[in-house]
Amino acid sequence: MKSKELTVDFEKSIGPWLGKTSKMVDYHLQEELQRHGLDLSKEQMIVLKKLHEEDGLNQNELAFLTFRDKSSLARLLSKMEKKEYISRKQSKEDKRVNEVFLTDEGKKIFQKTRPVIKHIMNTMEKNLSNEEIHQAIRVLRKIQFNFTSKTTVL
Amino acid sequence: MKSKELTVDFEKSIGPWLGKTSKMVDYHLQEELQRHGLDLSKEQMIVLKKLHEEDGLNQNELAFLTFRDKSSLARLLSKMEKKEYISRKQSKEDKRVNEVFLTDEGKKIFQKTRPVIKHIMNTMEKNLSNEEIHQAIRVLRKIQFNFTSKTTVL
DNA sequence: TAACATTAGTTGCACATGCAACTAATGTTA
DNA sequence: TAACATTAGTTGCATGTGCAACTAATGTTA
Repeated sequence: MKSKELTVDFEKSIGPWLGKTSKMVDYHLQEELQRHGLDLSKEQMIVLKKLHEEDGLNQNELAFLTFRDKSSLARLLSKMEKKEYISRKQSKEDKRVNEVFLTDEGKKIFQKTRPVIKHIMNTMEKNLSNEEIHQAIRVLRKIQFNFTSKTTVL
Repeated sequence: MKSKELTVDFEKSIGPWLGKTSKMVDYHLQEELQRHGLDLSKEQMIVLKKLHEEDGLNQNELAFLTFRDKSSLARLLSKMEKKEYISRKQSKEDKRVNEVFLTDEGKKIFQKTRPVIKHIMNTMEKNLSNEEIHQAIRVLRKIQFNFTSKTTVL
């Protein structure tokens, strides 16, 4: 009673592979963060990384850069603020805007994520050539482009 | 004050591309399901698909197949049961076990997801050759293997 | 058989998420 | 300037998630 057609199509397509692989990577990253005693989710880590690249971004910009709804980002920040990894400062020019800064503690924690990231990257790319990785990234970029060129997301 | 080294490494690695692409695909799939008036999350759709392939699986098996914690699966099923997409039947052989079946409504809904899946697949794979897709899947398989060979997950 | 271990499934908790409705501040325009 | 529109951020609500602790049923073993 199965539909052979769809099943085959589906397994040949990249979608399910993408979803499951991403889930596995997330899972192991989270595990590794815990194993290193870092009180940090993968999502919070990404925010730290963006702030490390450019401190003082506002919430809107951070939400866009991390591909998150502004409400989701706001709640991430609230938790990170409570842990004193970041601080929010109201902008003088526009009182609606919060500028977000890494605290010293936040910088310290981010440094501690480096070996974790290295480790996950190494595990992922074991037995993969640079060429394979490069080609796969090229495909992922194209997929992203296929969606972004359709609509503006978030 | 940025670390050029890690930034470069990080962007050259496949991890962030994987996460973001997967997120975008999820987002558009969810959007498309809604656009077709289907009262269904992506996660619920995956459960329907597994049951369509093999009806009567128990919750443990479904959790494994969908790469989910058993508690998460149980809650997904509860919502799907309330919507009458699936039904749980206690096994006669082992009263601890629930066998899960698609209802007629569930089958009908699953059929309606087909054009949605087709559409997402087509969008994703626009301007991608079969060879590119095949190679990318090969890389994703290897990454999955790299993690599964490390530990048993979930 | 009684005691212990294991297993399937549920529940409490904390987290992350998007949408819609909301507030406060800013911008625009009649 | 007053009225309206837009914008940044917050909050309520529903969803999905893993872990740990729990219950009920089954398996194992002294």
